Amino acid sequence: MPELPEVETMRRGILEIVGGTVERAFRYPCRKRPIEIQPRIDRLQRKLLGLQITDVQRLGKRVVLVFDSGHRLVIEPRMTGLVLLANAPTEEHLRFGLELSGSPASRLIFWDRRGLGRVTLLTAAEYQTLASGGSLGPDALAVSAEQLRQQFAQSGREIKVALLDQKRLLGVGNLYASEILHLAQVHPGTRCDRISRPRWEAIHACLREVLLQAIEFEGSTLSDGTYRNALNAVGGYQNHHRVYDREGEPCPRCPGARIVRIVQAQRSTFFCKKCQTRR
DNA sequence: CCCCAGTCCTGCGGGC
DNA sequence: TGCCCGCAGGACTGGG
Repeated sequence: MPELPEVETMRRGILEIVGGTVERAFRYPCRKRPIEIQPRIDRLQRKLLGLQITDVQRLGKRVVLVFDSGHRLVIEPRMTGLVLLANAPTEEHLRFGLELSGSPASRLIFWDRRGLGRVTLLTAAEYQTLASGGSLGPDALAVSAEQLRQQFAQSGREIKVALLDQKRLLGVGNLYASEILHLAQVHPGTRCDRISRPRWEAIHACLREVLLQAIEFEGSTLSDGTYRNALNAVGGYQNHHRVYDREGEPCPRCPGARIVRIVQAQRSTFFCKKCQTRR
């Protein structure tokens, strides 16, 4: 579930690790199947030992620790992963940690209930290839309206499905795609190549508005309660959802209309048939 | 290029 | 009451 706003909240929440030197990198002993860590933990520990963290960045839905050697540790929370400084929700789902010296925060924790997350160490060159090698789209908060249009305008795919494609645009997931299209009054089944220039501008403006507001509220914690910020506090944006997980409830814009749920590419989409149109 | 179905995994909630 | 099944969806893969 963590999408751009949740991952950005995690990033901001762990900035206290900047300046810290790695004393230890470790897996938690865990009865569950271990998460994927590359390279394997003993080798990772050897490579990280003594390196200093100089920055914490975000690459789409990934948290990126930058080291003084140029190495990057890429942490992907995927569905249920959390990057924390303390207060893990459970002991049994703790997966990976760094012990640090010389920074206000002495420990970084990766917690993941379902264990689909990943931790990968890359060299500066490998990271460059990942981030700028063309396999990932531009960040959702860094694109202009025209860039956004160019990413999708040739595609015959439905806009809701296309927005989730991280090769075209980084950071939007299933929840925020529905929210953005409702605010922009665009029907989620609209083909990208039938969307006019002014509508791309509206989508662009709404994309920014939704993501920035969600960041202000520190992301969305859904009814499963999984997503938390770096100190295990819930987010607040779920109280501002217009359509997501609100099937049958009134449209916040249209008196009398109710939110419907459909399935697109095996994923739930929520929208209002009255105010979200194809043109 | 595009699309779809299946895969990983766990916890939960609905239905019987 | 208790058990089972299906669902949640981020990223990836293989097949059409």
